[in-house]
Amino acid sequence: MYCIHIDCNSYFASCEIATRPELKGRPVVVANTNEHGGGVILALDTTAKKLGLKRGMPLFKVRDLLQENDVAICPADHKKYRRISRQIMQEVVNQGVVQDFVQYSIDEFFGTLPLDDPDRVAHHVRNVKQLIADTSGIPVGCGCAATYTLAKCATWFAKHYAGYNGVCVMPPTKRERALAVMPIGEVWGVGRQLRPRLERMGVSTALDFAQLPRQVVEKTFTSAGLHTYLELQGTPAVTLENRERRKSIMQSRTFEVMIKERDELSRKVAHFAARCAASLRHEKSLCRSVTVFVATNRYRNDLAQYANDATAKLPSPTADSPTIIHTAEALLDTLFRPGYQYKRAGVVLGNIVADAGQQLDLFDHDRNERRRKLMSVTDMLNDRFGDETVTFGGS
DNA sequence: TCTGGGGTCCTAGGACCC
DNA sequence: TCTGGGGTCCTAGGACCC
Repeated sequence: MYCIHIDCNSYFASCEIATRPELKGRPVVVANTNEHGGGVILALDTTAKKLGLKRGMPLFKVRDLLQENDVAICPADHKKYRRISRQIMQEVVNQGVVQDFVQYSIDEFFGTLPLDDPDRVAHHVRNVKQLIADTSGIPVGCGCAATYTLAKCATWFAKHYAGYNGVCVMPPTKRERALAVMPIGEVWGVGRQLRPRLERMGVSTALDFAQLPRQVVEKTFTSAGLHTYLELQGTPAVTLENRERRKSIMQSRTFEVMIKERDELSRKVAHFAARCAASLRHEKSLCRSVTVFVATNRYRNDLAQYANDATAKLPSPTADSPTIIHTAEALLDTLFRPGYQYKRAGVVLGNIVADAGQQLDLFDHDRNERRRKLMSVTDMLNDRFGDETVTFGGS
């Protein structure tokens, strides 16, 4: 059996190119722009990458480069990206070749192929890649190997060596040769902190890590590190989380202009809370906790800094907008300190459970029933006429 | 002038219980 | 007043991911 990993290339940029033919021929970046021209680059197509642009670059730092090269700057359209992602998911499931197909993130998928012959695996995976290209226009890289981590390694090869044409199958016999040329920092689970630690131990490739004595790994790293280590050796140790129901829902923004007034910040927080609540209902979930956080601009050494958060437990699971908005506003009141300039704030809903539809609060049945109907009508109007058609007083 | 917005998991340590 | 060993649950913060 093989694990398969599918990773969309430059996903946000590819979505824009696939849906806007007029962008053909121009370098494309996707950025979360605002009317002041702020924001950072979230995704780039290959030609934009060749210009030296990188993910995370603030637009204002590369303004000239963008203009000189006629780079198309697309505002991020997350709804579109989610829609195309669902479409890819559906097409691959319908095709029926890949088993246990799960969405790992907006642009990555995992699954299994109940085959042992690497050539047959490669044949099927090329078909999957073609199917995705034909139905959504999104180019993908595909990797297959004995474990999920190795499959992700294979995808790295598929993307970094042109000869693979986007599909790399790594049979057990080729595992060591492949890992010997893969930098340790490229391995799934090795981030900014772990990499220097490993390098100090003399580990510079994925193979170096896989060949450490197990006791050393157990003593030095956490369970996550051990899982990565085992998977690199070809022993499955990672199980894929069922991502159908999120465990938390967040809305937050960095403000274009810093906010000093409590009322203005309160309106922002109410708005975040309302959007979180709408997402929650959209997923047929309820939450049992609300968190609010605020922060000043950490890049401004000349200003006083303050960051804080607060969480409230709700008496019973709910997706009721007024309840969530009022709770968030009350939390903000405990957090707000006058005299600071706030640059960022957000709302997080946590302890999320399925909305089984049962009425939990027996004492107030009629009122709650009316509230639920009110929520479903506002959601319906917003679905049909746009996100902000009907909002609640606080927001 | 202008610096993202989401998520997940793990661990340590405190509170509390017997 | 002093003291131990075993357990659970919760939270904060770190690390990682896209």
